Amino acid sequence: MRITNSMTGKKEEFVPIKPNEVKMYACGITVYDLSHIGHARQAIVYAMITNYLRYRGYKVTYVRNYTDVDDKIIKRANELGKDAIEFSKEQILETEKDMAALHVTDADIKTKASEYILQIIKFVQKLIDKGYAYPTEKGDVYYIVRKFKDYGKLSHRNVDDMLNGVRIELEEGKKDPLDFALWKSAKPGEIYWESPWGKGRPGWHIECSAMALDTLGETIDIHGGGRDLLFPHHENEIAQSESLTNKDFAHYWSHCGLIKINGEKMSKSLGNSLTIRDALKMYNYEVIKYVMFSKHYVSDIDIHDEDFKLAEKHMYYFYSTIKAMQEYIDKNINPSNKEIINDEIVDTIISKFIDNMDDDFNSVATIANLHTIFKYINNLMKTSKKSNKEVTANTIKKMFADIKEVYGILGFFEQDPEIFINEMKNKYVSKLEISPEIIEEKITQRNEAKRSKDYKVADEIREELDKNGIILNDTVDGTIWDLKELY
RNA sequence: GGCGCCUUAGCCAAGCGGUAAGGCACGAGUCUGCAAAACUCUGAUUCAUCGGUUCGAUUCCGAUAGGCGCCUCCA
Repeated sequence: MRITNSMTGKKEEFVPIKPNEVKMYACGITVYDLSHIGHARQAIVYAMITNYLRYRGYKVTYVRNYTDVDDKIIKRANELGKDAIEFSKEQILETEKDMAALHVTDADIKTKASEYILQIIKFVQKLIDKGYAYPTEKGDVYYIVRKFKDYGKLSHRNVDDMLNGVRIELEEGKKDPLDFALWKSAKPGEIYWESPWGKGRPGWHIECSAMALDTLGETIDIHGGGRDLLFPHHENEIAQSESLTNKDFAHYWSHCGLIKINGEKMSKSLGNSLTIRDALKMYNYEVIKYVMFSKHYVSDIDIHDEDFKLAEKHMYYFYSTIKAMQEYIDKNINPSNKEIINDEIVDTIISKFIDNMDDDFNSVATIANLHTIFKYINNLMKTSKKSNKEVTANTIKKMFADIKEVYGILGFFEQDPEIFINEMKNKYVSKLEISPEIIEEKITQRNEAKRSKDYKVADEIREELDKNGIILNDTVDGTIWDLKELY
């Protein structure tokens, strides 16, 4: 199995510390507001990686944190006249709701910075004792970046270059502009904890180092997060952790690409940040996952409205096919007949999935194969003659079991096809000027016209519906209507 | 100023040393009263450009052009 390691910038063979065990830490969310789809992507990606590693037989311990003490949180809480911790508790609950609605695999251990204050204080104290940090008179504690020889090894920059062209205002008591805060003294009205350096709260970077150390130990296998955290957050985590333990903090640094919306970086000021909640109001959770997995997780992804639309069409196609498969199986299955078709596509659903996913979790290639598989199945159902329908039904049954087994890792096909299809139809039909009742009525009229061979009237009715966004499908079982938008 | 990334058909997007997956759009066809859906067929002598390494490069190295990110909080 191979995985991209940001430390080297290359795909590397994945070798866990202990055979068959994986310790993974992924930086979670600072909960000062509703979570957006960038957070969703990161959660979806590391959930997928967890699912896949487990499928491949690894015992995975997956840790995610919530940063619930932070400047932004304090600011928002003050604006709302709330206690900072109360506020972040509420926000965490909201985020958990969103993640549950997205059906992402939960982390095994979810930590909160506010519950790790003691460990953090101990960590900071040890760094001071080892000469890697110093407290100021004001009660802040800074990490001495220049003391850590390997500083910059993750983000590939050297300490002297960092000062170039950067204007960093020197905080009171800070000895070197490069130094970063491990502990911040409390300003009046801010939440605080007692510490050897006075009242204060932890800096952002130290939280993750302390929580990872406590939950997973000194060296972890995979450390993940959004690419925007690579510098300075992860660089600083490395410095803190490795200067404390003298061991590698993580063997593989994994960074998930960032999301842009319609060509623009998501940001509050542009007002284009799409919350998970809003996305879910518009699109089914599997549609959202499909969008995320249609591009490799390492790359940035620029999501346009059309991408959601397209993903929706694909999911609709998959679920429609699944529904057809189930009907076909119900009609033609014969339990005493075990014969199935053996060929490349039927036999390699699982092995191809594994080949693709072993290569740095290439979800895009697995989706390409999924299209090939579904096309094959549709073709099979269409072309199978009376004599081999049993064999076809057995084959489809086997294929569907394989599809469910592996594509479930990406979170696909968890829903009942009937329900999925109806939800999708209802969503679009409610946007139209025409109601299902009227549509049915028109269909009845058209069928009457068809019966009397009055094709002119029949075609007029169909065209009228077409203008209203409804397409008709004359099948052997009668006329079915569907939404133009979904094709 | 420093560091790093990207450039594959009209569009989206895999592949990353052995001769270009998949999807959308387009076009043709099977089916159909006509359609739709589904399916079939069709598209890059070529992977920004120019050099180099190699028996062989989209894949490795160098240069050039264009685009982007980070160096401040950020998934």
